[in-house]
Amino acid sequence: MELQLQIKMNEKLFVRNPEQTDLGRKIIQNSIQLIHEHGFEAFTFKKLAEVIGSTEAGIYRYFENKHRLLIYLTAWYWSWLEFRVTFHLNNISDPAIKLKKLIQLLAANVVDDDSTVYVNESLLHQIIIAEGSKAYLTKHVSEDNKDQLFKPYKDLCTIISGIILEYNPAYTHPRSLASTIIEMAHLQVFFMHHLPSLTDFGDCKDEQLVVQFLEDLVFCSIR
Amino acid sequence: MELQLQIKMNEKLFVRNPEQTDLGRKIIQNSIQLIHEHGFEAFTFKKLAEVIGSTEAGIYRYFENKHRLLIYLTAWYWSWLEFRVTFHLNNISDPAIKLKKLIQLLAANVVDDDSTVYVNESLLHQIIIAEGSKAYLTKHVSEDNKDQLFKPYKDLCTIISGIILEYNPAYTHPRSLASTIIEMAHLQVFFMHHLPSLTDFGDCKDEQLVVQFLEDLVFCSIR
DNA sequence: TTAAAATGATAGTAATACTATCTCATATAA
DNA sequence: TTATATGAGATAGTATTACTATCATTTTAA
Repeated sequence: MELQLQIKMNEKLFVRNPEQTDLGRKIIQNSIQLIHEHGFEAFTFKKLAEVIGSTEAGIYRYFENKHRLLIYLTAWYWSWLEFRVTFHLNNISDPAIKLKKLIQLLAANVVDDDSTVYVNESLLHQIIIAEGSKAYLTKHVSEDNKDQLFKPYKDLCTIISGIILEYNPAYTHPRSLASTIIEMAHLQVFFMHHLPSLTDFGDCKDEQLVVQFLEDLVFCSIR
Repeated sequence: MELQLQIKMNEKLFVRNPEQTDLGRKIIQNSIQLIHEHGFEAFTFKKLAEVIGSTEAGIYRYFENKHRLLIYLTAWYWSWLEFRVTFHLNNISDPAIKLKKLIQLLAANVVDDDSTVYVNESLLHQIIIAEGSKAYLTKHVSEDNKDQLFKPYKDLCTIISGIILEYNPAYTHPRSLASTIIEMAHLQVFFMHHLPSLTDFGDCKDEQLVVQFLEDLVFCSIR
């Protein structure tokens, strides 16, 4: 059985839908490569155009600017993760097991899953860790938020807070705890690799230690 | 009694020490204003130069580029916060009270304290919330880290993890919990104001609710 | 008072972040 | 079949950004 995963993206994220054309898919595929390679600040549409053998103007037909492209990539990532989460938690009734699997999905290394041809999920995961928060840390968050650009992130947060409440309906901060799990799953991994003294995992640099930390944090808080 | 607070900054943070000259102090003072006003991305040395009636070249004599200036501001902020923390926790022996005061200092609104003439701590606090993580979310974190540019942050983290261990010497993740407290004290405030559905504080937008959330989180984890 | 340090004024460059227009190939729909 | 829309390449151009260099002048510290 061969399945093709298609994620329906908010129209406001792009000028022209990149999933529907060859050039569009090349933009996604290679922007992930390039952002991962150079970092978001040094990434430009010109470099991207050179790599895919097109022109700057060609890229602008798909994305208003590089920040919009970053928001697109993050939105795609969170949608994809929501799909994975619902898939992996399907038929599980114990909310404790759900939470554990969830933390695993958030913090553990991603293996490129082949269900989407032009997205390298493993690289994208690393981009989200290092650049993801730049998508919303701007002066225009609120307008972007009104355009629903962050809906996939918020949806995932809602799902997680739902499971938290399943586990303990009396817990008073399910949403804040959910966003804390999401953010820390990424940030602790980043710190572990680049600023290890901000963590307790400097020595062996294993994502499973972050998972352990988050499990402790979560289950202590909500029991 | 009138005291002037002077923070000794790492020499690598600047080209020429801005605290020692009139122009240097103007750069600090007005960059805080401008970054707060326009956001870090839209902030330029040209705009800054115009505001203080100097030239771009003049600013470059003090800071290599605007990213270095941001690192300087964050380093200054964390040093200042460390001072405040040690000051406020002085003579307190109960680690629980220490932790509570600490969370308060991290998450609560800052009042400009006049002990430094040219730094508006209240604005700076808001900048750190919205832009602070951009200081280390770069491709060159590791080199910057080798130059000790993030030492003030790491020092604060060390202090907090020390208090955590005072409270419970058996706790296994004091550093990660410390960095989680620091990051979340800021991020939950940012979310509360701009992406409220990622928190449980959307309705009344009161920093004290964030304090409450963090206290729960911390004391559950370490008891 | 004199040398050094700090600043201001001016100029210039390479790169970035766009916008506009024109052409051309292909697809498709009347 | 013809008209039309779509996608994409090619080229050009602009304003701004992010610097660097030079030189004259003012301020300051020994």
